[in-house]
Amino acid sequence: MDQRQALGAFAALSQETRLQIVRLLVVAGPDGMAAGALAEKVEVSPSNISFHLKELEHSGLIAAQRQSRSIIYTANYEALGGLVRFLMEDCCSGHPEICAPAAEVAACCAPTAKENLQ
Amino acid sequence: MDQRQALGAFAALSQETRLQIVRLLVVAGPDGMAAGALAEKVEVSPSNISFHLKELEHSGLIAAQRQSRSIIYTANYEALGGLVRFLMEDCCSGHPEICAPAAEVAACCAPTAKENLQ
DNA sequence: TCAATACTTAAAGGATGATTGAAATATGGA
DNA sequence: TCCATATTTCAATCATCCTTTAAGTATTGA
Repeated sequence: MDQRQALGAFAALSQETRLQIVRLLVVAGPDGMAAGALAEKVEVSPSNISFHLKELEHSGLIAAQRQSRSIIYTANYEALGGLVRFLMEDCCSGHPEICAPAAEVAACCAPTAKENLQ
Repeated sequence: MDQRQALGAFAALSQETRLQIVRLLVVAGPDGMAAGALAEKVEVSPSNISFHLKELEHSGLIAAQRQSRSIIYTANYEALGGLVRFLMEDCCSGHPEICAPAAEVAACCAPTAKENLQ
């Protein structure tokens, strides 16, 4: 994740509907959610959700795949993790305070995190 | 950090000049940097940097304090940490993949992180 | 108190982003 | 093939954000 990508990701997340979408997809997991289901959950029109889904897809935070008549959207965990990493990147060069809350949250899934560390 | 604050923080970070400012201040540490020094580093006009500094301050990501003729800006580590935490909050409810990169970075300053965990 | 330094504020513009409704595309079943 | 479903695209409008220039405030030293 470079600065250009991070800027795009921050822009994508700076809109209420889009932030809600991402959070719903993170919770939904690998199964994802259809555009229509998302529209219902966040209570916006089909055309509006489509607009925001395009933006999120373009930013790389989510991915789309057609499944019959529906289009299923899923969170891109790699991109989200990359963004967290980007935000924390500089903190170790002298100021670990930023990392503390991250470490706190990361601790809850330490086993997996540890695995991915190797 | 609630959703309203996160939205503001993401909006603040979604602009190149502001993202640069925050990253400079994170590296600068508790000493911070004067508005003029920041303007020189990111190569924008005084009035322009002032505009962006106001936005960042309003979002809570940075703080200001006058010191003689200069105004010194510092990163708000608590807010930045809170944002990281917000981004990762849902990942543990089933999908720890997001936390992995965070844990990786957090590991480098583990001692401090551990202290703050209690 | 006057002038210089360091910033901020205000106003005006141009650019970008969001919302809406209507029309278009893709898929599956009768 | 025809219709219904699910979603996207397009065009128009409105709102918001960014940049610039000019004027204003605060602080220091002569």
